[in-house]
Amino acid sequence: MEFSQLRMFQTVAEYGSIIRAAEKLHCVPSNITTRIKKLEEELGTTLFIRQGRGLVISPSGKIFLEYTNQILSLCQDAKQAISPQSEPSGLLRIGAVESSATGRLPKLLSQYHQEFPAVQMQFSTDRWQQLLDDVIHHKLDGAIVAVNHKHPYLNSVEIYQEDLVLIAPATTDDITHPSDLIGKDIFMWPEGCPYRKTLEDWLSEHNATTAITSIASYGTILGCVSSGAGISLVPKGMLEQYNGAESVKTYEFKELTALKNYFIWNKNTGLHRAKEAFLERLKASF
Amino acid sequence: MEFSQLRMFQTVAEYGSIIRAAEKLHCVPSNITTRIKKLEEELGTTLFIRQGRGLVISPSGKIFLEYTNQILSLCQDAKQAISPQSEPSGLLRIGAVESSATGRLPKLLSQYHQEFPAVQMQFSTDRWQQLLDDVIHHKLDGAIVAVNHKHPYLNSVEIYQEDLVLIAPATTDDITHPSDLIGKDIFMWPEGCPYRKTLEDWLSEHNATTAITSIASYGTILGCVSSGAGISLVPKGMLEQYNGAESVKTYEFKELTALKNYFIWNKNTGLHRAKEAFLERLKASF
DNA sequence: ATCTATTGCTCATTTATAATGAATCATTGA
DNA sequence: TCAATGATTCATTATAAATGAGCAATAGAT
Repeated sequence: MEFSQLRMFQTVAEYGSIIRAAEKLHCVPSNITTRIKKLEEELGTTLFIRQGRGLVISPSGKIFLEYTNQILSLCQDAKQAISPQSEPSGLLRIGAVESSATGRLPKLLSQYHQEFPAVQMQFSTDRWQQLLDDVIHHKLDGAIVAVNHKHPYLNSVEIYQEDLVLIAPATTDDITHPSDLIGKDIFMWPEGCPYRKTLEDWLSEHNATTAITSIASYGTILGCVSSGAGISLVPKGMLEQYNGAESVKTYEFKELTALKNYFIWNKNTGLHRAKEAFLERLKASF
Repeated sequence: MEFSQLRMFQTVAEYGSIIRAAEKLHCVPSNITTRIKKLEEELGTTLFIRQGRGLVISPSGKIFLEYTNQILSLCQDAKQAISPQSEPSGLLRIGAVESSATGRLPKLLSQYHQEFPAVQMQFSTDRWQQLLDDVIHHKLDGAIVAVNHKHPYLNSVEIYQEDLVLIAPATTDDITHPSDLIGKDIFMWPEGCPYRKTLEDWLSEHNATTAITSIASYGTILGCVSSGAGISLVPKGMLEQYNGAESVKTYEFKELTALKNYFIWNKNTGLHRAKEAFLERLKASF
């Protein structure tokens, strides 16, 4: 059973004549005769009643025609759905690092969902290493990360700069220099976190080496700092979101601010209308 | 775009591998490669992402896969729907002469509809000549008529005998012989009606020729008789249905009773499950 | 870093299927 | 009864699918 046969069947049923159908389909009548007979043989049913010199659709044919119309119409829809000029649709899987997820992203997501209801969005957070891997292996359609990792399969664009602030308990003496951190407890995300790297680099540049405790949770880090246990470097947006923000002191250092965030996607992915639209809205929102 | 291509696409998408799909489909991988590429070319989209030695479905492919699953599933349904072992479904167009329609038929129709909700029944009444013609030309799937017309395209089975009664106004003198009708006004359906023929034959056998007024409506005929205007010969079931029945006298003559009714259908029609089932129920109901 | 097994792709060839056109058969309407 | 119409059959040609061998790329192991 092939589409061409269904199209022939449909046309013959419509015109009630093989000759007319042949004209319409730009082929010779004998061809249609043969292929419809093959179809009938395969289905084990007679699709048309040959009575006299004419040809009328049979009861089975009538039932089959309903399905045929539906099937051929679905084919049209399928072609339309993936054509470049049609609206974004389908599945869109976006990942982001924790710090990005808490800022302006929620508003963007709901706005996007409203604009493209045909797109089913799946949003998740993870560590940037995992996000990169997932994008490379097409498990995600795109991700927001704070690193500009070069990879032959990855495209990336800068989307915004994340402001970082050093936070300390209100009871701590003012911090004016990296050396002020020596001997203090410092809480950061585990090895690999770009913010941690930024802080580590800043400290080592000023020969202020000190141990860092790893905590893979912004909530816990902020809780530790506000309860007086130690110091951390966190995104400004993250801090604003935290409802214990007034109980910590914040410090901004030129060398510590402005970490760039990127949207990354796999360059081997064919046209992805939903992702393109998302990236557009993402760029526009900053 | 052909079904075989969609099946290949679906299988490759399922296994994420051309080699596995080739095993499943009992063909060689290069064949699948080529035909999927042809499909992609026709659709103007890339269906799979070729990255490394593997193969992952693309965003467009994901959308297209949804449609493909639906289409192939519909094909299964279509084949199933017309297979002989499936339940009757589709359209069933039954015709009947007026006299049959008023009797036990309504109960049968509702019973049938309840038993086979997948069948869309279209019931109509017409004159028997038209019914025959409609069945011959496949405009009806079957009909109930009071004549056993022989025709190379028609099959027929006797389903029941219709009892006929002569009816006259209550004010008329009793009718004991055909000659009693001479000079009376007689109302019958127009030329061609088998009941009229029966009456005409009966009258001419007894040399009681008399004019007959044609009225193509049982309601009107019964109305005329009960209001005292004349005499008629009608099916018993028809009279029972009429709510003015008590205001007419009825007479039964051996020669006038028992007109056979037949179910007819076109013998060139292929297997029609819905019609077969209807005929079965029809036979059983008498 | 190099090797190897795996995987998909290309291409020439074979095979199968579809399309064609002339001839035939059946039927309707003149 | 005959001419016109429409479907079908059949031999032939054209097209498309399937095959199998060789190639290119790459992920994972050594």
